[in-house]
Amino acid sequence: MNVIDQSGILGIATRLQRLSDRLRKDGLLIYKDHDIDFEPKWFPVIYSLHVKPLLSVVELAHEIGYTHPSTISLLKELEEQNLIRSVKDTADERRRLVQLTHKGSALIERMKPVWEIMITAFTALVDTKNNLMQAIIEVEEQLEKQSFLQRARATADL
Amino acid sequence: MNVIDQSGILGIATRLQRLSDRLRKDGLLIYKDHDIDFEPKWFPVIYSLHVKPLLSVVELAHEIGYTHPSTISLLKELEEQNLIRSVKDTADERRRLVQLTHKGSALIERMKPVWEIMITAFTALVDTKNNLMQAIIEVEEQLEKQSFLQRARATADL
DNA sequence: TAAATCTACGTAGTTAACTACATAAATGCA
DNA sequence: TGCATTTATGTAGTTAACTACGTAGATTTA
Repeated sequence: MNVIDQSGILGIATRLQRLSDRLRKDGLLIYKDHDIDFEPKWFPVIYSLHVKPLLSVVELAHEIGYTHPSTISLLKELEEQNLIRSVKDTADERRRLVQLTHKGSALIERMKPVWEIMITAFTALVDTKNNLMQAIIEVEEQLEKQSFLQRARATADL
Repeated sequence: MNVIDQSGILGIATRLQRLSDRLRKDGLLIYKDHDIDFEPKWFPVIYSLHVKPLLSVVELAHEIGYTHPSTISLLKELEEQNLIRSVKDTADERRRLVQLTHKGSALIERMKPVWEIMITAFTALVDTKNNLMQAIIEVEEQLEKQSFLQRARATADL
């Protein structure tokens, strides 16, 4: 695992994916330590609904930064867990409005101190010379200015 | 897409995955610009075999930093493209040794100048205040010292 | 040297995201 | 007001990685 890292174009995503897998697995265990049955991937949805109690599917998708089909499948799982429920928007029949159940709200209260712990641990983890979150944001900004393709074409034209 | 970013524990992987998807898609087009039919995900395998011409499946997997099943599926595709071929190791019948075909080697020569272009473009892209590659390496180092789980437990015990 | 263990490879099935497409309701406009 | 367009949701299928498990050959050890 050395040859590629030097040229480095690929493999970042795989590494980040693994990193995230590890964090998710540990996240699950941290919840377990506190007798909570909760999958880390549900966090964005649950947290969004905690802050904004009534959202449509697409609003929620936008809020958590996923596509709507991904969001729908998360919602399906959360509905099975009785953590959320949904109702038709009477003003716009296409829209399905999602909200926390009582069980969902109660769970959040139990999770809050655990979130504090996770945030502390996570912050320490990424608090290195080059900040991972910042780095991603910066690269996204760079890409917005000019895509990889455009950059390559510009380079080729030199 | 704001609520979550602040607490930020999750979502990094998704963002990196998308980033990588974009790079891969653009990568494909950059090759196309130069009349080359090559999928960016094949790069690690091909490049490794360019540098180390004869490798077993597991050696190769280790070289590119993937699991061996992932590697096998890449090899299957590359074999279909006639870019690589494999032979049994006569000394150890379990091992399958992989190498570039003539077509594979020839393609590499055509790709080399394109790689130069990509490396230049990519380097510019990630050359921001917080270096993405470095950030990932640093977090991996942090995790090696102490896992997320251990950190959370230590935090909880305070 | 036979049995137990280890190693290499392969297959099957899972996961968590995605894109593409379909349908129904709402909106805009001629 | 009726048709065209847009928007919201849902479904199906894809992708690129993974883990778990099985088998066959090689190695170690009692």
